[in-house]
Amino acid sequence: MRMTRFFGKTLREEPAEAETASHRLLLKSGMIRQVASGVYSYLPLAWRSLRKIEAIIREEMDAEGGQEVRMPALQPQELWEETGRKEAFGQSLFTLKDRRERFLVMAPTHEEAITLLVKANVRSYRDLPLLLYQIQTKFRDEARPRGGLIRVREFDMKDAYSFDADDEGLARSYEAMVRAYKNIYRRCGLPAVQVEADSGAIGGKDSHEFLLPTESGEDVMLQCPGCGYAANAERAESVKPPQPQDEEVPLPLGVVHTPGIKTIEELSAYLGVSKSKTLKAVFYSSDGQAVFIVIRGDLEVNEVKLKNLLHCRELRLLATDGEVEGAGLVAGWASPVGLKGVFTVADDSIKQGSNFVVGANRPDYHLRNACYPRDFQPDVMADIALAQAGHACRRCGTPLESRRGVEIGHVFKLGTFFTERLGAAYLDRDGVQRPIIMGCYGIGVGRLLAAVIEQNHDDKGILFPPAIAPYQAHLVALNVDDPQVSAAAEDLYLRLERAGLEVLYDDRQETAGVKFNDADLLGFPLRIVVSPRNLKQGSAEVKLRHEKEAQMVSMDEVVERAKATLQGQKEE
RNA sequence: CGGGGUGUGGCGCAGCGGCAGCGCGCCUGGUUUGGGACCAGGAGGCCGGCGGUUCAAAUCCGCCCACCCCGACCA
Repeated sequence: MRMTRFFGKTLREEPAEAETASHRLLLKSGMIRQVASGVYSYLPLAWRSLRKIEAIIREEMDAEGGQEVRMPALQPQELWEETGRKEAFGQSLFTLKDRRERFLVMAPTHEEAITLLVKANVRSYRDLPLLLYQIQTKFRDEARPRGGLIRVREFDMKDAYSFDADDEGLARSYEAMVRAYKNIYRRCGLPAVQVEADSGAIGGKDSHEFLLPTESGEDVMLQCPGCGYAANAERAESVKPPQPQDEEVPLPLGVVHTPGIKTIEELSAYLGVSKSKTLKAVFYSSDGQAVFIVIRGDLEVNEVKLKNLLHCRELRLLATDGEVEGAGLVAGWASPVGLKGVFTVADDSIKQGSNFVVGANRPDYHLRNACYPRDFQPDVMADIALAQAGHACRRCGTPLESRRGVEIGHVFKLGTFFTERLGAAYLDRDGVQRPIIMGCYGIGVGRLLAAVIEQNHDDKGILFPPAIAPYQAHLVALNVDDPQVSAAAEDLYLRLERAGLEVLYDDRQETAGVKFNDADLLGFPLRIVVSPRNLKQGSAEVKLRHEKEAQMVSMDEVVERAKATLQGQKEE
């Protein structure tokens, strides 16, 4: 493709709306253009790269026996009501009405549709196992789209669905998908980390996420350098830091004046006690019901663990003072001691140690020496604390480390949630009807592109891994007014294309600086420069994007050298 | 949904009661030619929308909308 004919322009100025590297570079390189919040058009560069990512995904899915299908984006709302997922998705679900006033859903994912499809086609255990997948546009009305292609409302996603007769089969399917995902990330040049994940509202057994470590990531993972344990912070377990003076004897409860002291920070400083010797009170609304949480002052509540514990649909902090007071609580000085009529959940950290400082349930006073269970008894006691860096690993005791990351894949063992609700069953060897056992496995294609750029860039621009670069080579002609240059460049362009290389040919009348900067910004693996200076030696310059030095190659050998160099890159 | 911010040409921004501007990009001509050149001439705007105040509104006031960031949310 000639750049003079090419659709898409690079920007000189930094786009103001972009914060993360991938968002900035996608805009600056002219690959994407925003149409609405979380909705983008994809220009040729982006689309070429996305199609390559899809091709890799297809190859790896097919290699594990996957078969591609296509399903509707438009689905009847009843289908989503049957599985209860209209409720589960809530406002994230895009819905619309047709001319006959029937309600439809713009599918955010396709478990329902695929289950119906399988139900219609599977009768016997002989039809199983089955691995189906689709790469299609999905719609989610996200609360907050962000980060360019990281979180969008209309996006292409590969979803694979496995159907097995038993748990062993599911385990095999799951392992196959984990294997495929690792291959996909490797081929895209992404050092993904597999972490244990929360399985969400639907439940199910195992679930793993693949995270790309990056500061701009939305997720936090905890990793153990000792034994390799890795989990999303939502899910991670840890040994809570032990109390220093565990054997001290319980002292009598006492009142202490704490004017205006509301936070744990202030309390700890004011009284000169460590945060772990205080108890923190947090209030939530669980499906509209007020819940009182007690947790040691040095820990934070893990809302996912709490949500799973309460089996509620919506969990949020009590927002306003009015809500807090309405529940009979005193913000800032709330306490489980003497509290009545509010459902109370305690983190099991409070069992460690004694003589805690807690609120007094009246403004400007706290209590000293509160002890469990002497002074209060919660309704439920469980692990609801957020694991943090520095906490010891449950398995080996090594201090955990934390990192941020972008989720670039998620695999679930779903079990029979959908097949039971939608009646997808098979007859086993003994003629007994059983629900089919499902797994599902998702990768966002656009997010993967963003992740690749997030991972592979420098201050000049993108460094595309060869496997997914929009073009393999950037042919730059310097001083195209020089007939010798244009003739030599034209000839080389044709020879490169004939040799099967994907090449973007910069035949524009621009200065060297503009062309080099654009080449660095777009970041194709190979750059080839034809210029008067090089031609004097009968040569062109061949340079890899990630290397500093170019090599002079005689014009006759450029095509071969380019092919060989790219081949070498792919094998790395 | 809560908090913060921004809407002025394709991009980045200034102007904040009195003729709508600057830089980049774009078009034409010329000079240049190895890391975002120079000169000259040009095109391009319902100043997010609606309403109000005023002799006069991009500018002041009100309402609305869109977009960005933080949080909530997130199969």
